[in-house]
Amino acid sequence: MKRTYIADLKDHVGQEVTIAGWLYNKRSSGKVRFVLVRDGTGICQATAFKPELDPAIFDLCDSLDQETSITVTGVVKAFEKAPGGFELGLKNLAIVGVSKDYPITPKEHGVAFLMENRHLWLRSSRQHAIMRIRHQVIRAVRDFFDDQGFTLIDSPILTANACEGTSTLFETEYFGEKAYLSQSGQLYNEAAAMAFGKVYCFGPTFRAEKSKTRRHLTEFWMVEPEVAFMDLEEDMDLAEAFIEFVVQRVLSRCAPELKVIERDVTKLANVKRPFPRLRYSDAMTFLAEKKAEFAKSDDEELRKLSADILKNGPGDDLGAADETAIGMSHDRPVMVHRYPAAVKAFYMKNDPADPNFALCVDVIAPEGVGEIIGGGQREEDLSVLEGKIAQHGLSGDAFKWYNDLRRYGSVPHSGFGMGIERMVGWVTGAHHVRETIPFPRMMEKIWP
RNA sequence: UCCCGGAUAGCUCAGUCGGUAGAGCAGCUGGCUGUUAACCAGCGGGCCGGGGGUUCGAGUCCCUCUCCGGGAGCCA
Repeated sequence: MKRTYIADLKDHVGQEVTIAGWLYNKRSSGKVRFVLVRDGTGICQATAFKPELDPAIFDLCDSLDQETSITVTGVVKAFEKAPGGFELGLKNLAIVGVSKDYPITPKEHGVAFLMENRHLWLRSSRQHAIMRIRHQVIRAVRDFFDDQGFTLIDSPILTANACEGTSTLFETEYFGEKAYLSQSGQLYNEAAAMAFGKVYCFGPTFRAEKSKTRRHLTEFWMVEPEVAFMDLEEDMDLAEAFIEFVVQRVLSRCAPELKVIERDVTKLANVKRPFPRLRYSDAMTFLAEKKAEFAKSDDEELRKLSADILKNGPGDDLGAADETAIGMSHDRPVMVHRYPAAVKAFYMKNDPADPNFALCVDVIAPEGVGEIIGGGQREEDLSVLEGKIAQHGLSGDAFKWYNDLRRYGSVPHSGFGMGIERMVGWVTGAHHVRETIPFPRMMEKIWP
């Protein structure tokens, strides 16, 4: 069947075309029928006038239920008031597959109901727009690294040992031995960087922690660049250039989608280098000031936030309230660097200027999204690394191959990991990351 | 694992002081020649999450279980 996509209607004004899609909605007024069809590329209104049409076809228009798959033939007209700016003067219509009692009506629904119908929810215009933005984010990620000479070296998903030794992993059986679903490709990335210089990996990542917040998924997609001979400062340069590129690319390529989801794009337009860089110790001072400031606020929400700021105490990792306070106080992402070494992973290199702190960075997005990037400079000295592995109570045997990277021509190197869903969540303003992945996997939720 | 909130029609919700169950949308029937989540009139639709208790009487109060949502910790 020769068919025309709704996105291409602008090239067919005055011509008769056939659109193949699904009934999005229909409206009527006396002897007029408006049949709204979506085909994945857009929504188009086909208009039927009773006196000008075969009565059987006109009646067929009335019989259509939401999401019935149909083909519609007619002449394309430019019509400003129609969704998309074009309409079809309906000449013929055929049902491909009926749809009875489609659960998602064009009205409000609750999250639990929509999640149970995720396989159908994806047809809704808001979800459709978010997935198209996700696609462009992923394209931008690949283009950014590809254009800068990075080589894509994907890391394994099945691994024999826990990478960082701390997180809860999904365990599976591998020919009689225990195996785990990867929680990061980083260790393998380091090996790849010693072979290719500049590398990145991009794939699914798994975390079995019983986390239940709008920022968490048990299965999410992470992109991780790793570069040999790169230090922390250059790592931060890379991270901010990367974020700027991705955000600006979405702004330039996804204007229609951003409009559908009613995203305030002025906030994204601000996302230009340089981003503020804040030492952990300075972040502590900043947070103490914010805590005092918010405590005196008239806004009850801010007073509540104030109570939770610096809850973790000095020397600890930042809490959720701390990230929120930092994020909301800036109009672009903030890079917090040099956290206390004690709270960071074993592979982080200590700051030679003060070994109590690690050469690491977290990028905190504005608008309450929280951390979108975590990274840093890796420890390249074999004996120091072995000491850290022992200190963290990890098995030396498990890291034999990893230590080889320090044994054979070790070099300073750095990298970071960015969660695609959090990035998409920030760019789209989605309330929960579950809307930014087609089929979210969450605590006790693996269906559909 | 912990803290908070919730469960009433297919969906989203209301339900006063404890007194026999309501609306909008969806569905069905009809009306309207330009609709924009169209509108107007009419009709059908209920194990009030499960169990127990208090009471003459429980959707409503108490206990408990189940499920769902939000958050904390942890993280991207």
